[in-house]
Amino acid sequence: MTTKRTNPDFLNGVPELLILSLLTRRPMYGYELVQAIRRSTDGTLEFGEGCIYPILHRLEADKLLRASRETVGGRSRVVYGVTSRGEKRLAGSAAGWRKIAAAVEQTLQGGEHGEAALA
Amino acid sequence: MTTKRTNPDFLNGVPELLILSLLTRRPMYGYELVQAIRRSTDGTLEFGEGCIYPILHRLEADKLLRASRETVGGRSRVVYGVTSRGEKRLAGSAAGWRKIAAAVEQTLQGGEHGEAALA
DNA sequence: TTGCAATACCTTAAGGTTTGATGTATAAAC
DNA sequence: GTTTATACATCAAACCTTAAGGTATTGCAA
Repeated sequence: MTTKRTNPDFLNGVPELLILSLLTRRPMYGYELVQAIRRSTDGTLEFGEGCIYPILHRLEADKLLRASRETVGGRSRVVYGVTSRGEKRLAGSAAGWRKIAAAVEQTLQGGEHGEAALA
Repeated sequence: MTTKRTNPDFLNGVPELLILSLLTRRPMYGYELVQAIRRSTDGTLEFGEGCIYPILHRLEADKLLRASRETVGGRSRVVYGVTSRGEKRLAGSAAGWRKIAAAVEQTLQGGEHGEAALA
């Protein structure tokens, strides 16, 4: 396996969705988010800082997140909170995810639209 | 929204998963698959031929699919079926999808691992 | 029979995203 | 006083879907 897979299956857009979801419940800073995602998914999902930070910057630029600097014990933290725009985005994004997830699951179970349950 | 989104959220790897899933139930040719995916998902998921064909070629090269040429009414078709290797891949891929889907859903619902249901 | 639509296959450039590595700097631990 | 953990940040690489275009056949309508 010399191939480095940089675009793992099923994860496109997932970091952004989780970030918005987690920050809605509680403002957090980047480093904290990385671990919050891991905990929240019981270790199933792990995104590096190189993935999280660019997204935070982008979401802030799009005014979906609001950043505020805090200094705790001499350590500077950038805490992010979700704006009202961000909440709308989250709602739409979560709905999109669920729609796709349902469609995929339906296909996996062999739902061919006209083929009613056989059991 | 002048941005062309070429990498839509949540769809990475989904075409391959659906292709394997659908071809397990019934061999099909590329063009047929494109529509089968649309029908199977009630129009929720639509992948163009430019997406499907490269995947079919790759899966065949990896011996996950077996191709056979058929000529129906002067029209040449390449029918694809899933090999035993392909079935194993499907099993693993579907399991991976479900694991991720469950993790995402858990986070969306605010499952913070230690925070039991409040309701 | 000419033209158009649908079928069926295929290729290509473009764009966005996660990964993994790397870099800086401070606080706490040993 | 050196290492570890925290905290932020950037970059090249690799990958996948999209949109658009190209070829060729069949069937139907005008």
